[in-house]
Parts: sequence; structure tokens; C-alpha cells
Amino acid sequence: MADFQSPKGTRDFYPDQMALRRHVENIWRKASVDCGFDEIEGPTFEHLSLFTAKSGPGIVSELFSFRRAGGSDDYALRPEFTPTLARMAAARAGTLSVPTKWFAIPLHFRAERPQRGRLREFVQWNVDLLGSEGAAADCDVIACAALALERLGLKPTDVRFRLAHRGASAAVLTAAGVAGEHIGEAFELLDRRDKLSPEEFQTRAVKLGLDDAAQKRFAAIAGTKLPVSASMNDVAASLGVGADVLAPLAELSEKLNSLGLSDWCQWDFGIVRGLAYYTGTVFEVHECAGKERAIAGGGRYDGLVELFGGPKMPAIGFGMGDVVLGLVLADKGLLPKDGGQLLPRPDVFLISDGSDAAEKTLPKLVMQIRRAGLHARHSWKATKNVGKLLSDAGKCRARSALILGAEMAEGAVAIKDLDGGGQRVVPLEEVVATLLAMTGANTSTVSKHD
RNA sequence: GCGGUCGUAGCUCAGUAGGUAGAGCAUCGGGUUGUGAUCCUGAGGGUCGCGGGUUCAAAUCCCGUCGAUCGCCCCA
Repeated sequence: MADFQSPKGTRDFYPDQMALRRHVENIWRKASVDCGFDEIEGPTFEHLSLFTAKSGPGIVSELFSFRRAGGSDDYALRPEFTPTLARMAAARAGTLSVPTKWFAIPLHFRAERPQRGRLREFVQWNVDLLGSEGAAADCDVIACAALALERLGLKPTDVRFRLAHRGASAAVLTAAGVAGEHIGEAFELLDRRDKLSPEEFQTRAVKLGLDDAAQKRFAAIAGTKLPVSASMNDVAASLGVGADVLAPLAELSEKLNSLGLSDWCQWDFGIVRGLAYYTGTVFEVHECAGKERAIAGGGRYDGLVELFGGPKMPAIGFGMGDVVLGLVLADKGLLPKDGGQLLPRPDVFLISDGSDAAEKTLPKLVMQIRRAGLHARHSWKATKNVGKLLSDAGKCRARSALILGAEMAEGAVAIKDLDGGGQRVVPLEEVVATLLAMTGANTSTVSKHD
């Protein structure tokens, strides 16, 4: 056992785990690009004030913040990407096209107590659309998230987008008897309903000025989950409001239906999220059976860019972390148990029989093959046992083996197709061309997500 | 920040009337039969998470600490 342990809440990524991580990241990236988002990145650490500007001074205890020895500036490792995004958008606000569609796949750091689905260092996919209001923009980012989840192998029966709209929810609460000045507290109560005892819930409901009947309506609203394909009249009726106050939902519903996303989504009036920030649509992605924490969360935050010194610019986005997603995927059997299955396969594995001619030729041949753009490996073992060496080739899942043996006398080598099993003798000078022809056939059918 | 459970080789784990550690797999090597393999054989690798205490003697008992895990707080 080594003397050092990794810091609390961090992970070491050995090749197998790294392959799994890249698998997910590659699908995120491809989905983003396919949906028309451009990748950006910012610094891993920012001025501490950038984060307190958004989240208040209370956030500091949740951050890894630091000051350079001898310096006087306070920094913090980024706990989220949104402030960086907003800073970057504000700095170029005048020249950004509308809408601006950006995504990032950065590492984040939070000084929290690690738990299932929550670590101190994690990767979070961020997708944001700036400069455009309305349901079409909201649904554009939701569609991007859904596309990635679908490509990861998840189905609408596995995960669900739970959507709500701040404006619509506020109207519903008002209709239920919550006074205007208590809407904020009502959202908070909605958010925390599952964590409070019935007594505590009632105490707080009374403080909001709700009588018994209103409390019942409030609890009913919090538990309301309906398909987004339901008619607005039905939704309105079940919430006890007129259909007109649900206009924002009607727009969302129409767009989601036309994008073929209805199966992935449902209305959930218990969804509130980040009390201070969101201004319109809010959503979370959860495992359908309610296991695990939220896979992703996001919403509309129209005051965002302005908060960081830019012009007023509407914004909608979401974040999806790798930790909970990984748990859900593993639980559904959508990640190989052995991450090694996702490591890049060598196009060829070179084996020498140990003769002088073979030993001399092998390194030259390896370099020649690599220069041609192929993935070539060779054994580092001392054994001359061809069987053991072929076993090596099989372990790293090489597509073919190139055996430098007796055929060297005629200036030729044996190439064995490790997938098909066939073997043929090829003159040395034709090796590269032969391998290119073999792998050309392979790569054309395999590179789905590159 | 607060509680429950846990910590022996890279992995899965054995190892209690306390007597300074073992197996399988994996890794590395040798041999045999020229082809992903079989068989034979050898090696490396752990101050039992770390630090104290009790004891002639601690992987084992006690305390602390660090980490993992589950829950509470929080969750951008």
C-alpha cells in the first residue's frame, strides 16, 4: 500500500476508467456539435469574486479557494461553468451572433462531503444557448441533452425530463391562494416538500397564509406530474387554474411534441431549482424509478449575462455531470463492465520469432506502419513463444498480428487476421499497403461517434 | 459540519483463546509443442490505511486520524 491516498472525493482514472470517461465525453461532444453548439473552455480557476457575484458570500465554504503565497488576490477552482460562460459572453456581447450556442466539458471542484453520485472533482457537460427567448430555444438545448442520452443507450423508459416553468408555477401558486409577496417562500417550500416532516410542512404553509383547503391544493400541485402531450385544458383543470395562465407550457408542449421528445418529458410542478436564478423554464433529468440524484439540471436564466457586466441577454442551459450519469448507465448495463473494451484497438500487433533478421526488422516496420497512420504495437516480452505472443495481441484486442518468422528468409512476413482468423504471407514492401487495405474496411464501419 | 458501516497483495478474499501474513486471478521470467492455447516450473509484490496505547508479543484489543460507503445539512 502506498503512503499516499488520493484526496477525498477524487478519482484516479486508470486506462479502463479513462476509456469509459472518454466514451461518455465523446458522445456529449458529438451530440453538441451535431446540434450546432461550438465548444469553448475557460480557466480552471477564477477570481473568487466571480463566484460570489452569482451565488453570494455563502458559497465560499463550498469552494476550494486559495491565495498565491505572497499574493493578495483570492482565487477559487471553478465549482460550475456558468459564471465563466457568462463572463465570456459579457466580454464579447456586442459581436456574438444570435443565438450563440456554446458547450463545454470542463472539470469542476466542490468542497463538499462526498456521497453516492457526488464527488469533489467531476466532469460536467454544459450546454447553453444565449440571445434567444422562447420555447424553441428551450427545446433546442433539451433536445441536445436527449440526443446524448439516447446515444448512450438510454430510453424514455429509463430517464425522464421533468419540466416546469417559473412563471406558470407562480401563477398556479397564486391561484392556490399564495400571496404575491410569498411566492419565493412558496417555491422554497415546493422544493423542500419531500425533506420536511408533515408538521414542519404545515407550519410553513400556515406562514404563507394558506388555510386547510389551500394547503391541500398546494400539496397536490407539488405532486402533480403529467405527460407533456396532455391537453392544456386537462393540465389546467387538474391544477385548478384557467388554461391561459399555462401559456408558457403550451408553447413548450407544442415544440416538444413536434421534436418527437414528448416521451422523454413530463410536467412536474415540484421542480423548482436554484431559487434565485431561474426565470422561466426549469428542468431536471432523473432516472425514471427515482434512483440516484438528478442526472442533469438546467433552465432559463435571463439575468445571467447582465449579472456579469454584459447587456441583457436571455439564456437557457443545463449541466450534466459524469458521476450520476455513470451510476445510471452502469445500473442499466449500458457501460461495459470492463472499460478495456472501449480502449482503441491496435490495427496490428507485431511478433518476432527472435531471429536476428526479425529483431532487426521489427522496429523499422513498426515505425513505417505508424507513419502510415496506423495503430501498431509489439510485444515487450522476452519469450519467443509465438502462442504466448499471440495471446498478448489478443489481450490488447489487436485487429491483426504480423509475425516475423521463417518467411523472413524470402523477405516476407505472415499477417494473421485476429478477428477472422485467416492468415497470409505478404512481402515486406507490401505490408503497409496490405494493412491499410485491411483496416480501411474496418474503420469505415466502426467510427460511429468520432 | 453531524451520525452508521467498513479499510489485509493490482483484483476477489482467507487469516480471533493476540505469537510480527496466505490462496486464486493478474503481472513478470524459464521450458515444451511454431499460431490467440495446453502443460510443467520459478519470481516479484503487503511495515495488514496511518499514528498512538495496552501487552513479553497486535492484522487481531482500545483511542485518534485519513480514506471509502450510506444517511442528515447542502446541492450552483
